[in-house]
Amino acid sequence: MDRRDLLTIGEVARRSGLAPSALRYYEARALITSTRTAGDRRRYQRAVLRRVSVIRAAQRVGLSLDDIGAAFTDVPVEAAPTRAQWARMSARWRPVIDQRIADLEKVRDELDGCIGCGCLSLQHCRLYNPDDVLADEGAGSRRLFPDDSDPQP
Amino acid sequence: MDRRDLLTIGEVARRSGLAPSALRYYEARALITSTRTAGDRRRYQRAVLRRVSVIRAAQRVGLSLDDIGAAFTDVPVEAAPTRAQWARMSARWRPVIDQRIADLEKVRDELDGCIGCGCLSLQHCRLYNPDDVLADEGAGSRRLFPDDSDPQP
DNA sequence: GGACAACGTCAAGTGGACTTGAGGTCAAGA
DNA sequence: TCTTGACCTCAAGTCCACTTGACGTTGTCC
Repeated sequence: MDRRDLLTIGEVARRSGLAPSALRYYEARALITSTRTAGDRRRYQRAVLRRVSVIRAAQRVGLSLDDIGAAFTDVPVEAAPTRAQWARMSARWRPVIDQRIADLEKVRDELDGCIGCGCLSLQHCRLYNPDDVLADEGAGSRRLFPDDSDPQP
Repeated sequence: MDRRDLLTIGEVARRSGLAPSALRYYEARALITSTRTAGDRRRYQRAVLRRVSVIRAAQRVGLSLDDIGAAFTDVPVEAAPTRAQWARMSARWRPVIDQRIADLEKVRDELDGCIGCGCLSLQHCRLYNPDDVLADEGAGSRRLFPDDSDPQP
């Protein structure tokens, strides 16, 4: 909370690798916050670096900013999260990440399997019989947090 | 190549889980092709099911349709790919998938690590020192196939 | 032959995540 | 004091991957 420790938007941008406009955008979406100087310039606490890092990480996992905002509900916008808060958030993301990794591994194995097993002959390969695959996968599964209304018995 | 084996857009849509509009869109982007009946209706070969399955899989991995189109350059649009073509495509995607999985595992471990190691005290955690993390990651790494022009020495 | 669903095209709209541009302000240095 | 660069707001624009809507055609069944 030392004044020395407050960062300008330019500093945060440089250190996080994001454009200032992106930071303003995140702030407009209430994913981060800043205080203002007398002259109305933004000043960020160091904790914001961690927060944007988490945001980017979550995006890599495939979460939308809405999802991320939701996952942040517990986590204070102002300061660094406590260990308990962090643990809760982490626990919430964990299954999503695991699921995502499992999905990718499946894709990889299907790709490999199609080489190794000679299934281009059309019989056993899940990729070659994509009806089933996609039936499993759910018709329009764009969303990541599975509220998954699956289509079939 | 039996006439019996040609599918309507509705059939492909039902079996693939995609909307007909999406299939037309893919066709406009030359990711799939169809023949036409005398009355100008699309008819798809069965192989298209496999192809859209691959497209969806690639999207799950995070590839854009442009990327996917590029990866398909070898693969015939009309018929099922040969084993060699499939192998080439698969080999091309393999590292991307592996990288993506590695990324996610890193995110997961960082998340976990932050709980376990008590690093909220700010010293050792990579997430807590996101400058480094993001410097590693590359400033604006939206693209997946890394042509990665990283920003600094 | 009339109804109806499934299909066709084309233009425009949507949502997410930002970026860009115009026009103005702030603050430090020459 | 003047300049310069970093910053401000707000509206509009962009890109991607589709979807929606308007309007016309095809073909099958009663």
